[in-house]
Amino acid sequence: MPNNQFKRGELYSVINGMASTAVARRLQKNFRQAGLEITIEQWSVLYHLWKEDCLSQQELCNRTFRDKPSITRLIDNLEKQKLVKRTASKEDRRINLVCLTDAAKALQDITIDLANQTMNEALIGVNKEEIETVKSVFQRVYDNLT
Amino acid sequence: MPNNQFKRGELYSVINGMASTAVARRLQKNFRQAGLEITIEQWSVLYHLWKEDCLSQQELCNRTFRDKPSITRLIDNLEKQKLVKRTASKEDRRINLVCLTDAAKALQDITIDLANQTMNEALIGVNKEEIETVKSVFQRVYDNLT
DNA sequence: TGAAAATAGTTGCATAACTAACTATATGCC
DNA sequence: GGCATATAGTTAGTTATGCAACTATTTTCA
Repeated sequence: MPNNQFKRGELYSVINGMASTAVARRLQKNFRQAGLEITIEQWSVLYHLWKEDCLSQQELCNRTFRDKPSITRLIDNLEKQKLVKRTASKEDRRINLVCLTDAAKALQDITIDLANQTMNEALIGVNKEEIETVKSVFQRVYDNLT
Repeated sequence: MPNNQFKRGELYSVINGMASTAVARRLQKNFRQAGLEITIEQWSVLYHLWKEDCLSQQELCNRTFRDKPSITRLIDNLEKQKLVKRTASKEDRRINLVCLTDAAKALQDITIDLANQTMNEALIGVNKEEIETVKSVFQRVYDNLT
C-alpha cells in the first residue's frame, strides 16, 4: 500500500514541523515581552529543578531528553546568569549537583503562568479527549524509538 | 480551574519534547547508516523542491516554516554539497530560484523510503484515527498561533 | 516621476543541538 | 592491590535557529 506509506512519511513534518515551531516561538516571545531573559531551553531545565532541586547533570539529561554536552552548556549559561550553581557531590566526586539560586526560584510562578497562557492560546478549540490522544500517541512514538 | 491550567502548561513538553526529538534523532541516524551525508533540515528543504523545483528562498521559508536567515544558510550548505543551485530570476532580480541538481534528484527515492520506514517504526501501535487526530490538533495549534 | 514603503535576500551575533574525543573518578573483579 | 571498564562531565567542531540590522530591488501612490 504505497499510498499509505507515503502519507506516513509526511507525518515527519507533522511531529517536527509547524506546530512545535510555532509553540516554541510564541512561548519565547511571551517570555521576552514579560522582560524575562531566559531561553525556553533554559526554562525547561529550571522546570525540572523546580520540581526537584539539586539534580546531577546526568539526571537533567534524562529528564530533558538532552545529551551531556547540551546540558553542560545550558548549565554554563544558567550559571553565568546566576540562576543555578554547580556543587560537587560529596558522595561521588564525578557528580555536579545543579541547584537553584533565589533568583531562579523567583521565576517559577511567572514563567509557569506564561507557559500555561501560551498553551491555552495554542489549544483553543481543542478538547480534552484530543489532548489525551496526542499525549498518548507521543508516548507510544517515544517508546517505539527508544 | 488551576489544576487544569497546570496540566495544559505541561503540554508544552509534549509538543516540543521527547517524541519529536526521538523521531528527529532516529531519522538522522537512519540517513547516516545509509551513508547519506545530509541533515534532516537539509532533507526537509529538498523534500519541498522534489514536489516543486526551482522555488524562491521566500517560498521555501513559507513551506518549511523557517525564517529567511535559516533558509539562506541551509541553501548555502546545500549549494556547497552541490545539491542545489541558486539562479537569479529573470522577472524579479531580488529573487533567487533554488533548483535541484541531478545529485539531489538521485536522493529522493531512498530518503523518502527511509523517512517512511522511520515513521512506520515510530507509529507502531498507533491507528489511522489517532494519526488524523494528531494532524488535526497540530493544524489548529498552528492556526491559533499565527 | 520620484520618494516612501514593501519585499527578497544576506550578514553578524548569541544560543543550542549532535558527534567524537577527551579527563577524572568510581566500580568490578581477578 | 591493581588493571579494565563504566560513568560523569567537558571540550572542539559543524550545523541550525532566532533576532536585528543591513543591501538591493520593486511597487505604490501622491
